[in-house]
Amino acid sequence: MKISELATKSQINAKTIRYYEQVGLLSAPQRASNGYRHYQPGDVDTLIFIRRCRELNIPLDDIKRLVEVQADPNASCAVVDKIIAEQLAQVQRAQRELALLEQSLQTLASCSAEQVEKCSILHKLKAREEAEK
Amino acid sequence: MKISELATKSQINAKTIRYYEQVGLLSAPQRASNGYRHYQPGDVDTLIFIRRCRELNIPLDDIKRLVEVQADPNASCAVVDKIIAEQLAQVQRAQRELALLEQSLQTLASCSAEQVEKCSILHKLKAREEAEK
DNA sequence: TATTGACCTTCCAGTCGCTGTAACCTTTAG
DNA sequence: CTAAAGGTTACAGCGACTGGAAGGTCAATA
Repeated sequence: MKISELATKSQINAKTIRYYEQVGLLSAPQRASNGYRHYQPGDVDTLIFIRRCRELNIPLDDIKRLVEVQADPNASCAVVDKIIAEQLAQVQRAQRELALLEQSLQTLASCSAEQVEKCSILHKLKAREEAEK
Repeated sequence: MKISELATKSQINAKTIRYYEQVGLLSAPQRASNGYRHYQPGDVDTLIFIRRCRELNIPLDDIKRLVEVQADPNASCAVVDKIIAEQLAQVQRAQRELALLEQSLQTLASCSAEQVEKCSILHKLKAREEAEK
């Protein structure tokens, strides 16, 4: 199949598919005599797998390792485990950071003053400076 | 003061300070005869304000507007209000997304198999594909 | 005085994961 | 015959820095 069919079936932009090939995440497919990329049915599964991983925010480099590890049936599962565990840890870190961020933004509340001189938000942002000194 | 002193006092990397000047967030300072940047004490406050905003994840373009609005005492406070509200909304959106992400990653659990053929994580990642079809 | 090392300058490239654009070629339909 | 749709490559841009190269300047020490 051609790239646009693969794009439709995998739900990944054709441009993105070429990009994945470029960065070595996807192996280069056969080419037709006109230079068009020609994909196999199995490529759909690979790309769907990749998309699933991306939806879990797993970095391309890690996905690459997950794909490689699947090609080698004797490879240890520890690699997979580590990647997922790290990803989970990172998501949890990000969650904690966002929670703090939300709190900080909440304390700024909203301001209904008409002139910035009286703007409570700006005053609080500046007060943070003072508090820090 | 020279850039490294400003960097120390504001807790912002000298390289980042030059970058802020380049993108127009910080106005270009005077230059000494040797070409070195020469900053005023007030620049420390400006940079601390910028850093505080960055810690709240506010984009540079928005911070630029916050800085500009402060220079104009007649400007409306609505701009400030809008920027903070949008930032808060975005943080809350990100939080909801991360919560879903965490759930998905949790369902993959950890795998203690030795061979990828039996790897429960990979099987679950693939099962997601099947479920979708 | 020579030199070392710290600090300053500019400019260019890389990060991450795409996405937009330009310029061109091929295929298909009307 | 022509136009639209789809394929190709290569390069640039996003955001917010960061690293490195190549060079100029300055203060302190041997």
